[in-house]
This record gives sequence, structure tokens and C-alpha cells, in this order.
Amino acid sequence: MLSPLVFYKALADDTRLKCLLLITTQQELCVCELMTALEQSQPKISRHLAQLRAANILQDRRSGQWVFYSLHPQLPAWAHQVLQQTLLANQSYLAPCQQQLTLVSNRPAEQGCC
Amino acid sequence: MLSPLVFYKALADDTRLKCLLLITTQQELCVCELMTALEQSQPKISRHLAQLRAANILQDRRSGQWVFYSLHPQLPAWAHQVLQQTLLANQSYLAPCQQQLTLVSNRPAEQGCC
DNA sequence: AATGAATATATGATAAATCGTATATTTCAC
DNA sequence: GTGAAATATACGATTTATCATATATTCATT
Repeated sequence: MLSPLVFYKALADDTRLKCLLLITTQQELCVCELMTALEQSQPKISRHLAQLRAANILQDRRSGQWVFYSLHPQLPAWAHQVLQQTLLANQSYLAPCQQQLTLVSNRPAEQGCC
Repeated sequence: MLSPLVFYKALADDTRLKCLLLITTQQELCVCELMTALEQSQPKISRHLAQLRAANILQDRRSGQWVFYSLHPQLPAWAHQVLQQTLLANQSYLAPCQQQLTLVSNRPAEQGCC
């Protein structure tokens, strides 16, 4: 069960909020894609993603050398809606990151859940 | 302009989150009502409300010896929806506070905005 | 104007979060 | 198996947030 306090603490950091919003738009992103999008160091991105995973907000899947992060399948609907609304209403907050975003080549196909 | 980061930092504290959600349900509440609802000290409540006011998330109006806090009239629609959704989907988080909540007698009527 | 109730703020102490750097782990290519 | 790329984690150091306590302010009552 995701408490609202834990959820909002997760959103209360620039790096984590941008990672989450980018992942919300892109379905899934790997660490190096988020590094270039946010222009932040690898340990910094990785540490924040680990926090989001520990809170069951993100899940990860390894694919070769890459680890792709996506919204956790059991993320409550209200939390998902909060992310969507934040995204739609704050385009300019995310725009610089989206411009910097470049997907890795050889991206492996996402596995369906069933 | 309320940035999403500032907004979520404001929600990332138990006292502030509960105050905000209670105010969302009750239209407006004064400091002493929030003190009894949350069972927290006066300076603690007051300090957190001051933060929320400084971020333009709450507005205050003095009425005699009381100061009533309500959602800021220019709070963006997306932020308002986030609060509403959080409220509806997390009843059990707020329930204990709502049970403790007792409104001050002699509550003066809220002034309409026009 | 003096008192008491409600609220706000200042101050120093404590706790929590974040960060950079260094290092470990995993996987792929050769 | 060696080396390089991608990712994770450990460790101190630094910054940021929170808190309790004390004090100031504001207003109503007398």
C-alpha cells in the first residue's frame, strides 16, 4: 500500500520528479537515457531510481547491459492520475528534458505482461 | 506560477499534507482547529501553514482573534485536482484527523468573493 | 490599559536528505 | 578471460528541513 506521504516525498525532488514524468510519457527508460535527458551524473540518477523502486513506484527490468525503469504495475490509480495531470499541466517544466532525451539504439522490445 | 516541484515539496510532510487535505474538505480552517485535529503544537502548525502561504498554496484571512486558512484562489486547477484525488483515494490516511476535528464555536461566516 | 486567547516568528539544536567521489557488479564484444 | 560499457552501492561531507522552546504580536474583553 502506497501512502500519500511516501508518494509525495518521492515527487519532492527535481531529479526524481523529472525521471518519473519522463517515464510516464515514454513507458520505460533506462538509466543512461535519463542521464542525458536530465544532464546529471550516473550515480545520481541511479540512486534516485533506486529510491523510487524501493517505494514501489517504479519497477525495473534488465535487458542486456541496460536496466529499464517503468511505472510499477501496482501503482495505485490515483497516483497514476496525479502523474498524468502533472504532466499535462506542466509541459514547460519537462520540455528541456524532453529535448535532451535521446533513446538508446538497439532498444529491445518491451515484453507484454501476459 | 506554482511549479510542480514547489507544490510536491509542500505535500512532502505529514503535517502539511494533512492540513492541506483537511482544508480541502472543510473550505477553511483556523490554526486552533488544525491543532486539535492533528494533535500538534501551535508553533508547529503555524510554521507549516506559513510555508504553505509563502508558496501561494494557501491564503489566510483574519477574523477577530482567529486566522482562517483556505486554498489560495489562484491555486492551479491541476493542483486542486491532485488534492481532490488524494483525498478521495486515501480516506484512511485522513480519517483519524477528521475524527479529532472540532470546529470553533462562533465561526464567522465566510465572505463570498464577489 | 491590563489581561488572556489566538497566532506568528526567532533561535539554536537535531535529524534527514542530498551529493560527489570512489568502487563494485554485471554484461557484451573480442 | 580481458576490457569496456552500463549500472549499483558505499562512504563522508554538506546542505536542507524540522523541531522544541521561548518570545513577540494582535485582538477582544473588561
